Amino acid sequence: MLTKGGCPKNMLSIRDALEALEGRWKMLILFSLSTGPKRFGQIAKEVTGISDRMLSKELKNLEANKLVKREIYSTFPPTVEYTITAHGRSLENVMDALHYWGLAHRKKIMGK
Amino acid sequence: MLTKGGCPKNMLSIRDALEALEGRWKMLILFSLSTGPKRFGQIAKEVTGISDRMLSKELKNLEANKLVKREIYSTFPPTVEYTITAHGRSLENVMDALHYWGLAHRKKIMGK
DNA sequence: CAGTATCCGACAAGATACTG
DNA sequence: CAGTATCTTGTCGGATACTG
Repeated sequence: MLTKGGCPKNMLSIRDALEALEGRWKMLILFSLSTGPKRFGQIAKEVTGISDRMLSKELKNLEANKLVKREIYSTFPPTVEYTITAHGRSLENVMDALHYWGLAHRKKIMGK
Repeated sequence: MLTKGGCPKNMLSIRDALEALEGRWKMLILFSLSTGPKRFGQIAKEVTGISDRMLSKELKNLEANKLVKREIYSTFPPTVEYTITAHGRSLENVMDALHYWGLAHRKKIMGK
């Protein structure tokens, strides 16, 4: 439940969250990784429409924010694997809420 | 809980949600309105940093998406009041999740 | 495969000034 | 008070081409 009254305080944390999740890709990438570790190409395939460039940029940002972990394996050819961290996983509440709300919203707006 | 497997389907609803909530202001405006109906100036004061222009634009967008309702009262001077709709209110789950996650994130990143 | 480099357009958003 | 108009800047993100 939202606390009443001291708005500014609560807003700060929402601002923090929004800042870390800004743009149209981060949540989708995280969502893709929520079903298991994946490689660059695999993520690119699941997150429809994203370019290599954006995926690269976003993954770096997510790594800097400790939402994703990047690991290189010295196989041949070397493979790189991205895993969602525990901290990233803690976003599943948000993604879940967003998912259900998105469903309702589509009905509401696009006409039932 | 997130369903496993059919990612594309679930992603669609997340995309819908993200689209409706894009930008750094909408959620904050909605959050401000979640504590009660407010007038333009009041929202502007609570959502620190927003310009009149952006607030005006965002309110229109939120109204188009049926998240906010705008009412004019023929007092003198005429007052305009913005109220969050039931549909907007259903976002409180999201805002709430975001709020708690933002708190945790700040600790994680800014150093405990 | 897993990216990086460069270029560029579109739009988000700030600053400022003005209106009923 | 509750905005609109105009101008400018900044950033997001797409397209293309290239590398180990």
